[in-house]
Amino acid sequence: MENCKEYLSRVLGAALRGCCGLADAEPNVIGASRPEFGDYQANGVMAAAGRCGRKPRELATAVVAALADREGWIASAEVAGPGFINIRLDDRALLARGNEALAQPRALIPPARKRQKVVVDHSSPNLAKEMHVGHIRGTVIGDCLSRVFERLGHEVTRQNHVGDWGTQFGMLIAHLRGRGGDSGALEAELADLEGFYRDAKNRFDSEPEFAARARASVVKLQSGDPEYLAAWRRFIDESLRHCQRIYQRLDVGLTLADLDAESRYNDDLAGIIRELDEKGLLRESEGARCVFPPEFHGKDGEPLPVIVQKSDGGYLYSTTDLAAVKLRAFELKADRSLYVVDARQSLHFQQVFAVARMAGMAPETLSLEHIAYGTIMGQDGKPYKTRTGDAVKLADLLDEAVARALTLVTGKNPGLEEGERRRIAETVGIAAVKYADLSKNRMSDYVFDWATMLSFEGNTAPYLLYACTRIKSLLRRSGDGGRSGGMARLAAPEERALLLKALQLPEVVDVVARECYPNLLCNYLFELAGAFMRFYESCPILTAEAETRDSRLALARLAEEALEQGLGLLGIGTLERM
RNA sequence: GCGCCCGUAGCUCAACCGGAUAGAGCAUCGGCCUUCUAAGCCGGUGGUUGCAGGUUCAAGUCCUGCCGGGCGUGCCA
Repeated sequence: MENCKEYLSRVLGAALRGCCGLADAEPNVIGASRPEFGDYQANGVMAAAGRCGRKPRELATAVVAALADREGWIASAEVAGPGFINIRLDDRALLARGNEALAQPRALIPPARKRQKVVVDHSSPNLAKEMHVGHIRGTVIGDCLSRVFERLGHEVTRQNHVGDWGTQFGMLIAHLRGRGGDSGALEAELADLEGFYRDAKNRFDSEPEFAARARASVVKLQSGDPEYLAAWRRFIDESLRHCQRIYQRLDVGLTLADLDAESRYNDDLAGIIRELDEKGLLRESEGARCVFPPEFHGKDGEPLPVIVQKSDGGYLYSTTDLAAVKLRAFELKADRSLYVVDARQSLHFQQVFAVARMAGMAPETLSLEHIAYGTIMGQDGKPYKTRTGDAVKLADLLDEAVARALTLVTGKNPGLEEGERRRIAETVGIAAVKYADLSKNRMSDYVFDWATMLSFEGNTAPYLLYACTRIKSLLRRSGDGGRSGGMARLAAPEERALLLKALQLPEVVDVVARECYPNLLCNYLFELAGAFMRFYESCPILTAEAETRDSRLALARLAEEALEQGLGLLGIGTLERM
């Protein structure tokens, strides 16, 4: 089923091309910039008029006259200003589409025309440390995008490219091995990954003898020494348990099956070097083996190398990523490979992508996309730290969010039994934290602030959840759940605005899938919830006479569908009451 | 030095391949609970979109140059 924007683009596009004779003219249909202009507007006529040498308003008039609105969606199309075409949709067409969506809720977001294989690399924590607030971005953005692609019918492979093979593991193993027998105490110690890492790092920096053992441990580990592998495995397992607890609490879809750890590629790295060499791309420079993609330059215009093997023979992040590109290209046969990774690694990915193309490790048909996001900053404009200099642990942030939500729900709704209040607080607190991140443009650097992160008013998850609970309460009280009939009339402007907004969900989802900006979905859902709130405040429902009541209940149900499906794509579940 | 990102209301952020009078939230001021959940709704205050040019019917958006900030820039990831 076409959405409104697609239909208008098609119909207006055909008329425009017919009138101006330009085969590639686009009507450029967008939502109306002001409600008094109508529902949608076409901005493309003026550009087309410029190209074919006609007067914009005259061409716009011709386009309106040539419209072939076969499905009868358009109530009016008017030329305005310098050559805009303002469109108002027909109320009966809107009602018909709304009722269709009610009868078949999945149809609210139709599948994409072309099914693709999409790899979403996200979260990717370093297993040497505990997850901190910085990890929420990639984790939650990647999860949202994965859900969007899945919902559109694409075949999604989530990958969690955890860092489990770097040099710091030698340090940790050396520290771990020094602890010896008492496994109970050790487990307790490992539960505080951050503290364990800090202790190991301190020893590494202050005890030369320890540092030497740490380096030796890396060599032992990477050469496959069983004892060192076992120690490593123990550490990794504990760290992964910690990650999974966070993922479950965040309701993020990543599981152990999605692991695509660095260590997995250990045996492929020599082959990557060989392949680059065979293709004549490898050059030795200052003792390291490098590839020089022509488009990168360093100081003084010197060619900038992508080092793939260190002078001591060790491999690098780039090498591993090349192996990962190959897997995604040739084994997973991906159409799109997304890397939801901090923007600071943007040069790294440009380089990896360039080398992969040069070496034929990524076919032209594979779209490699770095879905970059900004850094989390403190109030002082520098990367966020607590007083002790550590990053805030993600687990602590979530605890705080849930605690604050519990205080609030207890104050608002003391009558609820404690178990339910706790469940509500868990959902509301976690949702607030996720939404605070998802609702910001991912490219912006992000100022971490407890107050912003844990706000429950305004453009926040609780606002959206509250709209849902109001709808659910209505449906509970209505007895028949509003399922008796469909929408029959649009008496108040708030009804029409809500219906139109609800029907626009698929338009937003398409953009999110294309551009990978979850905040666009958040913006939309906030507007949708606002449209419902205004409808709710101005239109009596349960007390209205029968026909109006049923029609409004059906509209409320449609709003709930759109809200719930949209929130679902953000990875936020709804509540019966709060 | 070079490269990437950014600069919008007191604060945090929007603004859909350039579109009509730049929008929200927080804060602040005022109104709305004997009717469907006030985590809400309605209204007010608040802007030379960092500065200066340019491109065109139209610029927060594109181009150039400054100013300010963040990040990156050969053997970490």
